[in-house]
Amino acid sequence: MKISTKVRYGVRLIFELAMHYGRGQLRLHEIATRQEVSEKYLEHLAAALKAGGLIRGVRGRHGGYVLARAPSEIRLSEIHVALDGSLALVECVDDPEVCRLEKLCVSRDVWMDVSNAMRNVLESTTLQDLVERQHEKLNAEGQIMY
Amino acid sequence: MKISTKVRYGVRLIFELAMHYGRGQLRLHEIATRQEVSEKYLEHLAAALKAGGLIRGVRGRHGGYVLARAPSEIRLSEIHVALDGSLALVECVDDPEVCRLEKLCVSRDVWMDVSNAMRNVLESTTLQDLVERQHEKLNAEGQIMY
DNA sequence: TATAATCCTAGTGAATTGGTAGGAATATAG
DNA sequence: CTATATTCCTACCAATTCACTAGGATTATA
Repeated sequence: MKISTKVRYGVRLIFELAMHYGRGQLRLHEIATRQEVSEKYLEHLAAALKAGGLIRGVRGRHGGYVLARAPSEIRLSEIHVALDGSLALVECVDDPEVCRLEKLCVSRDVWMDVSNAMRNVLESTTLQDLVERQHEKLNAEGQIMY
Repeated sequence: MKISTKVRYGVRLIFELAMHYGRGQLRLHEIATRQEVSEKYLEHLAAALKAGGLIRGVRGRHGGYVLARAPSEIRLSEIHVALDGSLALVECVDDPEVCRLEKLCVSRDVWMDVSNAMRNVLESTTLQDLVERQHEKLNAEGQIMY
């Protein structure tokens, strides 16, 4: 079980917007260049993030994307859901009805526990947290990336 | 990101062996019937669990499978690894070398946190725990399943 | 009016998943 | 000794998902 590249690149995409927050829109072209991914591919990820209400698109020349809310108001769980659907590791975690043995099933309990552990981490981390961690790392390294 | 059916059925397979622990081997045929899965498919899962040193096969007529250790000595993390490989949600969690940006990468930190949260749950739960939970549930329901 | 961006829909090759199939090896019952 | 019931081993296959490409419509700006 691995995290899809869709989620990985999608997180990096919105993270770039968070780093750029307060300074207007950012074009996919720039992000694509920096991340060494095709712009066309990023369009899909941006579309998903937009559909999830996490970013807003600015059309036309000199357009781009901006966060729909402040970085501190965007949780990683929301990003994950926008890019990859529910956080539940098995269907029956969300919807007990799918399996008639639900009440007796101990594996379901396990997948619940694991899903919740993941959820806890992702819900308690915001883009703001990531931005701060990034600044700390850059300071520690004495390097400039942005 | 969903858990594969390989892992789901594999856990149920070894869980059946745990429920049967101390009473000799159990044939895949029985398990397949009860779980409504093909015996042929279960053979693959059993092979993986065996390769992971978690169960032992007893060949020949009246053969079957038994746990290689007591249920209390088998952690869910081991089962997951045997069936699905590493618990790391991204490669760079196990092996930082795969990405030259490792030191500066904040997403990696996130995937580390999430992977560790999962690992905690899976390492702190043994088959014995599941067996006990199952008995509790059966008592609560007043039903007999095994 | 040309251009540069997002937006929308379709398609596609490769990899992964979720199995089947066939038979060899092994142990037991009779 | 022979038939049978099991695990064991290898190969294959269909369907789905993944990761991306392609082409063009729409929109705003210079």
